[in-house]
Amino acid sequence: MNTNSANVAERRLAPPSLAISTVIFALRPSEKSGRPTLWLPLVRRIREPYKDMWALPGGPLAHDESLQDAASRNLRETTGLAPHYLEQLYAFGGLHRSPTQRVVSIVYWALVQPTEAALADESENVRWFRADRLGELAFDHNAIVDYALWRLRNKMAYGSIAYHLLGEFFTLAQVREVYEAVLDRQLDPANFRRHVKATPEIEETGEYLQGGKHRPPRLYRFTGTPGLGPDNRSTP
Amino acid sequence: MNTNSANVAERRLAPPSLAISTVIFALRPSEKSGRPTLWLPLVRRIREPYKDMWALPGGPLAHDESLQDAASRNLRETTGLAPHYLEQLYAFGGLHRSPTQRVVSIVYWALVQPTEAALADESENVRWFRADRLGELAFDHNAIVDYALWRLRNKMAYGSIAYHLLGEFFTLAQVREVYEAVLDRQLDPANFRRHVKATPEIEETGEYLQGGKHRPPRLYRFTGTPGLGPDNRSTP
DNA sequence: ATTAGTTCTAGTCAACATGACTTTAACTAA
DNA sequence: TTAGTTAAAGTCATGTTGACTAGAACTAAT
Repeated sequence: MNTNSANVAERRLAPPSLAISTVIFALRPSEKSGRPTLWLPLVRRIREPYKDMWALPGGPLAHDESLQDAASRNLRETTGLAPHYLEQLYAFGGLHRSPTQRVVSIVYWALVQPTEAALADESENVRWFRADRLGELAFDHNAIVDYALWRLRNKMAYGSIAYHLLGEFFTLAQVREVYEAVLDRQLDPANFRRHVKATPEIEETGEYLQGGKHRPPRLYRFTGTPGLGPDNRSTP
Repeated sequence: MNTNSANVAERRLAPPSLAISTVIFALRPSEKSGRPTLWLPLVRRIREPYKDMWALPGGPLAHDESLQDAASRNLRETTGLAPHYLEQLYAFGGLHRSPTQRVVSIVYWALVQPTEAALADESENVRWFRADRLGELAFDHNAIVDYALWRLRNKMAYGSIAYHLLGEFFTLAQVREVYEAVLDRQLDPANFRRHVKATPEIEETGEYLQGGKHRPPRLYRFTGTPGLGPDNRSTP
């Protein structure tokens, strides 16, 4: 049975290794309805364990970069994108997350804008998936994505985070669509409008979105700043 | 200048080391007013760096324990207490947190009940301090405590977390005192009463607290459960 | 040009929550 | 017996939220 007991003993004594992973959310139009839906990029594992399965982008922490920088680098290396919003999600440190060694993963979650997300890198080993239609992922990454989704919905219900999924200018209907996509329920347009107009971070521009089939809606702009962590405290 | 360049080079190549720390809050009566106030235990550092300064309890992560278990162990070893509430706070990983080596600290925060806290261990190297009157602590621990306090206040404003700082039975006035101590402002007794009585997790017992100087208040009991993290999701 | 259809925008109304305040009940200590 | 204090319950004005109505502004079809 114990064909490898020496290695096992070595691993038991070695300190847990530390990794950074990132859950990256972006909005893309659904193939069918065309309405915006949540997508995220995954990378295919090219080695054991979980070889050939999809996993969150991640890697080791370089000795000369902060946790947040490492997450940013992850994001850039796998998708070529820069995050519009980046925040620590949680540190996962269960004993059996990886079958071969003890790994503690500090996970970040990011939001990127759809214009950028549309031209994000995709390749044999990097692909975008609909957040509600992931298959079985490597390690405990399904649970991590679930938790990230829960946090996203939570922040959405309170803070002004939806705007980081949109471009610089947007209509109130577009904001509502983001909320509806993430929270997965319909919202009353009139009441939603009242709600958004009451938040001071939303600025009315003089422009209107032309080219639609109906009355052209006014364009708005978001003037707030991201909330990142202990440094920049936003909503819990 | 470079008297120690070999060591510096070694440290640069070594992976960041991983530590667990814990911010432990308990209620104790203030010496002056006798009203409950927030206290937390600190340990005196017995070696460099920051020798003789006070620091949060913490230590390395054993290879066969989860992050949460490590935090629990911290708590037990420094104070002899078991936490009533324990939740991950944040992972701190700045490059210069420790002058000698790169350390990533996963910090937990805990609440313990006052009856236990009263008989907590105290010694030459372990002492309790008022949360609003800490001196200068080792490393970035002042910032960590600040953030923990912010989280505590935030959770207090929403969720039903105050009860983990109280014993099994309590009066509504005692709950209010906890809120007033943590949020540091007076609350209207009548309105606070209405608020608490509207939360379903609070159960009215038939008992009354006798021995007071005035009309005896009814005793209540908390029937909810802690919210811990991705497993047990509570309020953001 | 007119009309129908759709969305944008503004407003009303009731239900509910919240803060400030008043009143009554219940107990202790003088 | 009375004064003093806290517990407990209720009142009132204000603000927020969800459900709903209605007009304004535009496009596309007639």
